[in-house]
Amino acid sequence: MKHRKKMATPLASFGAGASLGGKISHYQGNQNIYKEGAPAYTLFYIQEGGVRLTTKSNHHASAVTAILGAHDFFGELCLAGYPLRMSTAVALTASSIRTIKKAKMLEMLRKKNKTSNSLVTYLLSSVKNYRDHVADLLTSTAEQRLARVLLRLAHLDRKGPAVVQIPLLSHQVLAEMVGTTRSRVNLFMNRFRKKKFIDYNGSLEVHRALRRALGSS
Amino acid sequence: MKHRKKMATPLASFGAGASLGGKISHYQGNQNIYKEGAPAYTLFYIQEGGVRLTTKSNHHASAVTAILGAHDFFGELCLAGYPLRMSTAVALTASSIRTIKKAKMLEMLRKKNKTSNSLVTYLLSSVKNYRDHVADLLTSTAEQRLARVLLRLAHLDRKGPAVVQIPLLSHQVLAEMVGTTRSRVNLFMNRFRKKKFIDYNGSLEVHRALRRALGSS
DNA sequence: ACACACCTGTTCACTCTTGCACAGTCCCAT
DNA sequence: ATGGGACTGTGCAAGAGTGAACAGGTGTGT
Repeated sequence: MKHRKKMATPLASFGAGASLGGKISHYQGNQNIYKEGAPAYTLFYIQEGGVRLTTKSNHHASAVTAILGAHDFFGELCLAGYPLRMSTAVALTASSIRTIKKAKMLEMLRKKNKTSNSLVTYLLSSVKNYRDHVADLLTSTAEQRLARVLLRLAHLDRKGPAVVQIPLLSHQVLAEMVGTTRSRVNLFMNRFRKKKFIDYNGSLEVHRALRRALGSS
Repeated sequence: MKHRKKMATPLASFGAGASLGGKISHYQGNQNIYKEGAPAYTLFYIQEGGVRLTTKSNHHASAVTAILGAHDFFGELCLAGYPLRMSTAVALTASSIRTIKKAKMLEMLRKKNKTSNSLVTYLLSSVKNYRDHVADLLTSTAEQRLARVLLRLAHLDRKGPAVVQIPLLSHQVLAEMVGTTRSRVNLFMNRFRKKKFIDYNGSLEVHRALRRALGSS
C-alpha cells in the first residue's frame, strides 16, 4: 500500500465535487428526488448522504437497482440522450445533493478534459460495481444478499467504527433491494439478530460480525 | 422517428470503431481471450461477433456478468487503474476484435475530445444495461431469465429475421448466465421446445415466439 | 377515542429450486 | 473398438422461497 503515487491512477476523480458547479439541495430520509418517467434535464452528485434508485418492472414488482453514497452520480443517463428518468430516486437518509444541468455538464465535458476524465473514471468504477452486483445476484442466496445490502447501507454512514445506525427502511423496501419477499426478509433479520450480527429495536445497528453471514454460512 | 437530427443525441458514438486504432484479431467460438487475474494492459472493442465475461465468485460458483456484441468494449476496467483482469473473456462465436493498448487509449482520451465523449456515451449505455439487468434478476423467474438470455444471444447474430442459430453453449454455461442449475436449464429448454419457442437438435434456433415466455407466462 | 394506514412478527400450505444420481449419446484419442 | 470425457435427458428427496393470512404495535389525523 506504500508508494501509492507510483501506481499512477490513470484518470482523475471528482474529489469533493466542487468543480462541478450547480446548486446543492438538501433532502430528508425517504424524500423523493425524482420519479420514473419524469423529464430529465439534470443530473445529480451526492455530496453527503445516500440514495436508492428503483425501477418498476413490467409487472407489479419493482426492484432497487442501485444503492448510492457520497461521491456517486445519478440521473446521469440523461447525458446519453434519454429524455426521461429511467428510475425513481429516493434519499436513504438526510442528504446534500448537487444538481447539475445537463446542458452545463455537456459543455464542461466538451471543454475541460479533466471533467471528462473524471466522469470516465466514475463510470468505469460504476460498471465494475454493477458487474460485481450481477455476479452476486447470480450466485448468492437471499440471505447472503440481504447481509450484503445491510453492510452496504452501513458503509454509507460510516461514522462509528463497528456499529452503524440505519432507520427508515421497511422490510418491504429491503425485500425489493434483495429480490425476495417481505416474509423472507423478516425471517433473515430475526436470524441475524439471534446470531448477534445486528441489533435492532426502533433503529438498526449493523455489526461487523454480519460479514460472517457471507464467507462461511 | 423523423427529424432525428433535431433530437440532438448529446454525445457521439464510435460507429465502426475505425478511429480507435489497434490491431484486429480473430477468435473462434469458445476461444479464450483473457483470464481473470491476468495483467491488464489492453482493452478490446468488438468489431463483429460476441463475447461473454465470467467472474469467479468467492465460492466454487462462477457467473456470467456480461454478454457482449458488436460495438461493445470489454477489458475497459484497466483504464480506471485496475492492474489485473477482473473477469474471464471468452468468444461466443467467431469474432473480430480490436485490441487497443491502454496507454494509447489514455492518450487519445486526453487529446481527442471526440473519443472521450464516445467512451462516455458507451459507458452510460452500459450502465443503463446493467441496471436493467439487475432489475431483471431481482424480479424475474429463472425461466424468464433464460428466455431473455436466449433472445439476447439471438440478437447478437441477427442475420435471419425470425430464426437464429446458436451452437456451442452447453447447458452448464447457460446456467451460469441465468443464475440457476443445469437441471433447471434443461427443464426449461425442453419446455420451450415443446411450446415451439425454440428448435433444437445439434444447433439451436430461437424463434420470435420465445418472447411470449416473458410477457404473459 | 376512533378509524386508518403502515409496520413488524409469525405461521402455513404450496410451489419452486437444488444437488445429486444415473442412463444414454456423441466425439476423440489411444 | 474401447475407454474417457463432455454433453443431454430424467428422476427424486431435501431444502428454500412464495403468497397469503392474521395478530399486535405505533403513529396520524379527525
